[in-house]
Amino acid sequence: MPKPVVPEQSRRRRRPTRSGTVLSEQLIVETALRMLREHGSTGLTARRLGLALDCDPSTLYRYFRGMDELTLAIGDTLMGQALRGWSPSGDWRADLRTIGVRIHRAYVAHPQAAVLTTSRVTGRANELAADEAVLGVLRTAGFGVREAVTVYHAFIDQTLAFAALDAASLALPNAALHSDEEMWHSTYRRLPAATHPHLAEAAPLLATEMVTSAYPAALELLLEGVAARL
Amino acid sequence: MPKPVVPEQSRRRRRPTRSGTVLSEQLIVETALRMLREHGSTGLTARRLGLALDCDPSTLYRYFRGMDELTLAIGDTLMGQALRGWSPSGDWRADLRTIGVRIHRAYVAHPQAAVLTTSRVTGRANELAADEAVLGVLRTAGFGVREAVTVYHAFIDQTLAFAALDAASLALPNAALHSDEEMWHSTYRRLPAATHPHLAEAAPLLATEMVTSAYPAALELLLEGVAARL
DNA sequence: CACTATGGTCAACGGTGTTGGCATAAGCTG
DNA sequence: CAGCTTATGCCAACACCGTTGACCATAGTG
Repeated sequence: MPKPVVPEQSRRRRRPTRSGTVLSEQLIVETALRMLREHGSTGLTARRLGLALDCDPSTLYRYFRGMDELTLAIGDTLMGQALRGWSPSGDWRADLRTIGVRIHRAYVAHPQAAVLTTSRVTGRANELAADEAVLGVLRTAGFGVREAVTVYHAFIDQTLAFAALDAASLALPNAALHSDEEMWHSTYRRLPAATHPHLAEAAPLLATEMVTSAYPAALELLLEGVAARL
Repeated sequence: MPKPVVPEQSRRRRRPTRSGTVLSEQLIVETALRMLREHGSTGLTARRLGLALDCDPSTLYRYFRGMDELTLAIGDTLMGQALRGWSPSGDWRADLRTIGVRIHRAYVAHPQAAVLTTSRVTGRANELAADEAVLGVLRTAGFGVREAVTVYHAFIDQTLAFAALDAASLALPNAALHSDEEMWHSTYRRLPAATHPHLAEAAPLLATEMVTSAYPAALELLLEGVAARL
């Protein structure tokens, strides 16, 4: 039987580890984020995290049921950073744009962490706040409940999906990343116009376009689609 | 030093394993796809694959440099299935919709495999063909090169990003999947209306909406946005 | 038939998440 | 301040994982 995990609020005894540091959910998540940044998305392991915190790996199971629950907590921390200090302006289009860009930016700022968490529903406080914010903007804009839910789903999933995609390419090991960029400049540029006329024609533009995120453009198109429905 | 891998074409000796089966790259990829479907995205391991093929795990290194190269081969197989037999109809909107749905469907049909491969840019024949097709549709529809490139980028990344996101949630291990669904039915439904009025109001709709893919709706919104620019 | 080198096998290494049992000290009670 | 309880950190172990190097049986070549 797994050990019971005490919720962070009702944690009263803060016994320090052998080396003197006092653990907490927040400290563990922050350390995990740092490790992800330094060692890549596969670099977060219970043993390494224990090493970084100077505690036994099994101690982590007093705070999280397993590595999976830890990644959920990491994801919620990112979401919390995304919307910290935001408040609605009343202009639905500007508000949705801001929310989307903020979430996308927060995740892409921690690509290795984003790769692990973007596709998960955490159900934790910060995620709930974000969902509530988006739904509020849409309802205030005049959408009915049913349509607001549809647009909300498309909007939030598109944001998270692009965040995951962009994060994945940012999180690639340096060697693979370099070879990817090389490909846009070599493979695509020397394409025979006979077999791929449109690619050949667009090659110069593609070389500069494809190394940036398509999220802003995709977001703008989606907002235009939403506006067309109002 | 790793063992050299003999290309599939120049393979001459087909020595059978102890149990009598003769290995090949194709047989290994097919078996891997079946294992992924049956055991989940974490269920593909060298040892288990060896067990299924009735050969020693280390034998796989005669065919692939490692598990990573094997996953790339799997991804290539998926991309080949996506656009097989497709040809443009002349209606740009219908064509983009079809291309998007086909790619999305091909990946989501093998979610456990897709989750391992979606973030990789291969630059191989099938990927080039898809890019050429999308650009061709947009140019024929009347977009200039520059705008076609922008829309193409948003469209193709939206498709891949949603494919990755949807595949990831479909491919979650049973335990995690169950906890994600639990989240929608328990946490979200008992939310205090005081702190999250819009979520509480939409909870019943969300419970049914969030378990399906938002890609069709997001694709429609994007297409409406594109149409508004024509 | 003899030779060669392909490719299957075996054993081992260092890594992983996770668990049950144990010991110690933090904070409550008096 | 003393004593108790139990939360919580630590330890050892388990069953996996990918990968490698050495070994050797044998299919195909000449």
